[in-house]
Amino acid sequence: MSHHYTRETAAQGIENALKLLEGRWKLVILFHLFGGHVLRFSDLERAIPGISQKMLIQQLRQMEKDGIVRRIVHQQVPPKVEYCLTDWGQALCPALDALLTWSAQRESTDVEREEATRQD
Amino acid sequence: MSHHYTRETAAQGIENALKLLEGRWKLVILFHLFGGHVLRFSDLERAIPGISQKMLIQQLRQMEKDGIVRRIVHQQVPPKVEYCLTDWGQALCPALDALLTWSAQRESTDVEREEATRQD
DNA sequence: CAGTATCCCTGATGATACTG
DNA sequence: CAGTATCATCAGGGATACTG
Repeated sequence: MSHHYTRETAAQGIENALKLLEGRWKLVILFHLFGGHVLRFSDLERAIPGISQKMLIQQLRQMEKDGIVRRIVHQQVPPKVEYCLTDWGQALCPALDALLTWSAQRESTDVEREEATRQD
Repeated sequence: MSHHYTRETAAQGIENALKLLEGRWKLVILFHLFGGHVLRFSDLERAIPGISQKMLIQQLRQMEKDGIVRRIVHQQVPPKVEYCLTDWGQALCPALDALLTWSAQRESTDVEREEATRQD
C-alpha cells in the first residue's frame, strides 16, 4: 500500500476499526460465523449461553450496519432469518490472528517473569 | 509452540487482547510512544489535547500494569517521570497494522453493494 | 511536575415481559 | 421464530479542585 499514516490518522483509523469490534458479544458471534457458517437467530441464541435476545439482535444489527455481517430474511411463516459474514467480515481473520499472536508473545518477552510460568 | 485454538478459546484470547487496548485514550497514547519515544507525563499531556490528568494517569497505569508501558521514575525534585513502551508493547505494531489493513479493505470488497441489497 | 480526590453523568449492558 | 419494549444497574469517563 502507498498509504502513509500520520500518528493521528493511524490512531484514529485503528480506533474506528476497534469500535466495530467492541461490544460484549461481537467477537463471540463472529467466531461462530467464521468459516462460512450460516446460522439462524435461534442457532446463535442456543450457541451462545448467557446472551439475551436483546443483546443478540443489537450486536447483530450493529455488525450488519457496519458491513461485517449479512442478514438473510426468508419470506415465510414462521419467520426464518439467517446470519453469515460478509467478505469483509471474513477478512477480519488475519487481523484477529495478529492480535492473538501478539497476545501469545507476552510470554516470550520479559514482560512477565513472575506470572504465567508455563511448560516449555 | 503449536497452538490450536477452539472457537471459544480463540474468541476469549482476542477478547482479552482487545480489553488491554480499550479505553478512551490508550491508542492515542500508544501512538505517541511507538518508535521508541520516551515521554514525560507533561509531554503526553501537552501532546494529547483534551485529555485530563486523571485519564492520562489512569490509562498509563493500566497499560503499565498490563505490561505494555514502562514507567521510569527519576528521583529528583521537581519530579520527573518518563513513559515508554515495553518490548511487548512495541510488538503491537503488526497487529494494529493488520487492523488498519482490514479497515482499508472495506472499499475493495463488495460490502457497500451488499449494504444496498439487504432484502431477499 | 506529576500526580490525588470528588462528584456527576451517560451509555452499554442485563432482566424481564410482550408480539407479529 | 425472531424479534420489541421497558426498566434498572453500573462502570468508564469528564469536570474540577487540591497536593507532595
